[in-house]
Amino acid sequence: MAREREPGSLDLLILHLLGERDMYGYEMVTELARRSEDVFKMKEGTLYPLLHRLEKEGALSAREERAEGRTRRYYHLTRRGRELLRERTEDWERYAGAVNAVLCAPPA
Amino acid sequence: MAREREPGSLDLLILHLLGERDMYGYEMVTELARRSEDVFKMKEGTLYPLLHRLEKEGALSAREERAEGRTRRYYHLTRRGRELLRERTEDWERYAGAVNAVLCAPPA
DNA sequence: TACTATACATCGTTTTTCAAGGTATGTCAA
DNA sequence: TTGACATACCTTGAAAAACGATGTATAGTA
Repeated sequence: MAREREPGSLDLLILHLLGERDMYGYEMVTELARRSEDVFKMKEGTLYPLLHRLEKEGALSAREERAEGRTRRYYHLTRRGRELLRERTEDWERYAGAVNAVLCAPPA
Repeated sequence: MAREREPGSLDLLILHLLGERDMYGYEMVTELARRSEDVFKMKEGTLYPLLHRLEKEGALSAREERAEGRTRRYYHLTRRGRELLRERTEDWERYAGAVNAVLCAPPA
């Protein structure tokens, strides 16, 4: 139905983080948990395929970097990614608004 | 991750409607569209299996009724359904709150 | 040395939802 | 009366999202 919302509720979260600054996968997981007070405990089996898909779609670019003895894959939001972020944000607002409209609407 | 939200976001809408009064399937589709101003255009391929599942889970009971020359299948929220509605409502609030926390949180 | 945290990844399964199609009745206009 | 449209129910097969499980490897710490 509102096919614009569901298959991207997690995309929105990731895109939003990357809209603030470049991050690597593991960092996103911990940052989402921190901000949501552990409501979002994104699994790696969810995150990495998601990042790869967004990269393939041209929304993200990636670079490898060695830091603190570890190799990290930093993701960066492309111009296209910023557009997608805007869309996903609007989708979310539309969806959340519609749910609340249903929950609060006066019965017909 | 937030496995409590997704696989029941539509359940919440349906349970909520039935929390107000008994309704039949087709009516739910139109009522959701009305309240959400067409954000929710639930497909019958989505709705009916959903209703059947909730009935099998004991959240709904059903009765057939003839009205206006048509046979309608009215659904009613059971006690168990009311519990489920409460849970789903809390899940939604928790989820929506977490999304907004991520979107508004100050960067680490 | 062993455990934990960090950091990446893949694979198979489950679940939700959709698109498409099917059946049947009532209403209304051409 | 014929056709179109709304109402009202249903099923099936396919796609996609997310998860759980699992694997690899390194760094730090007890």
